[in-house]
Amino acid sequence: MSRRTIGKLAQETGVNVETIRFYERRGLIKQPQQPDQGWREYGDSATWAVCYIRQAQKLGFSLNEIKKLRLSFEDRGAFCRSLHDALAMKLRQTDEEIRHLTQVKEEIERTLFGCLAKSDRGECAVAARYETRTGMKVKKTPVRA
Amino acid sequence: MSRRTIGKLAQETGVNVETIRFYERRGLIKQPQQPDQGWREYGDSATWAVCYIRQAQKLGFSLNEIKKLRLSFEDRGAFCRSLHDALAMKLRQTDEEIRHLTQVKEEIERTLFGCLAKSDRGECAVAARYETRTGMKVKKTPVRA
DNA sequence: CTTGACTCCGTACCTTGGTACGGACGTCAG
DNA sequence: CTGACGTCCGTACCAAGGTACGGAGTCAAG
Repeated sequence: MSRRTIGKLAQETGVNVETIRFYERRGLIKQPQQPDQGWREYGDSATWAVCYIRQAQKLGFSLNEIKKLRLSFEDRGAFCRSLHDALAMKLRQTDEEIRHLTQVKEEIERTLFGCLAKSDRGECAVAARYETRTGMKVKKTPVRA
Repeated sequence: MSRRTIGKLAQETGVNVETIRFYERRGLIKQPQQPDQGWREYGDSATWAVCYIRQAQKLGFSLNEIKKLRLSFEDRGAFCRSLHDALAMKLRQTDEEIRHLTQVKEEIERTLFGCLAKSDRGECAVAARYETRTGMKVKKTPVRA
C-alpha cells in the first residue's frame, strides 16, 4: 500500500492533476483521508479507480454512467454483475451507433455521386436536388469542374 | 419570391426561432434587409439555407464546417466543387469513425466475455485483469452471479 | 528558516449546438 | 386606438469533459 500525492497519481495514470480533482468533485473517486489540513494521500485503490474510469471511457461510457457503476468496488460480486449488465447495454448501443453511422455514410456516398453526376444541362445534381426539395429556383451557373 | 417573418420561416423549416437567430449570430445565415427598425424579412433563399444546414448536419458536418462551405451559394460551380471536396473528406472521416467504433465494440465484447468467464478460483476475470494491469491486489469476494 | 515546488480551493472558462428569458418594441385585427 | 401576439436584442444557461488561474497553505531540502 504505497502512498502518493495527487501529482504522483496523475503522473502514474497519465491524467492531469485537475482532472483527478474534477473526478473527485463529480464523485467518481472518493476523497482520501485528509480533506482538512494537508495534502491528499492516495493508495493503490486510487490508481485502480482512475484506470477503471479511463478504460470505461474508452469503451464509450460517460462519466455519469461510470459513476452509477462505481458503487461497488469493494463487493466484487455485485460489481461484476452490474458491470456485465452495463457492458451488454453498451454493446447494443454501440451496434446501433455503427448502424446509424453506416447509413450516414451511405447518404454521403449518394450525395457525392449526385454531386459528380451532372445533369444533361451541365448542372450539379445536388444543387438541383435541393431546388426540388425546397421548391425554389436558383440561378443556373454552369459547373466548371 | 414570397416574404416571411422569422416565425414563419421557423415553422416552414421545422426549426426553432431561437435556432435561426443562433445561426445568424454564427454567420451561417446572412441577416436579411432590415436589421434596424422593424422585423426581418426572409425570402426563399433563407428556406434553402436552413434546409441546407440541417441536411449537412445530418451528414455529420459541424456548424463550423458548414459555415466554411457556405460561402458560395450564389456561384453554383464553386459551391459544387467545395461541396464535393468536403463530402469526400467527410466520407473518409465517417469510415474512420465506423472502424473505430467497430474496434470499441470488439473490445466491449472481449470485456463482456471476460466478465462472464470465471477463473477456476471462482472470480470475475475482468476484475482479475484490472488487478494484473494496475498491479494491485483487490479483496477476493466470490462471484454469486 | 528560507526557498522552491507542490497542493488546496473556488471559480471561471472552453467547445458544440442550441434553449430560455425578460424588457422593449413592431404589427395587425377589431 | 388598444390589446394580443410576434419579434428584437443581449445575456444566461444546459450537457460533457475537462482546462486554467490566483491566492493561500504545505512540505521537504538545504
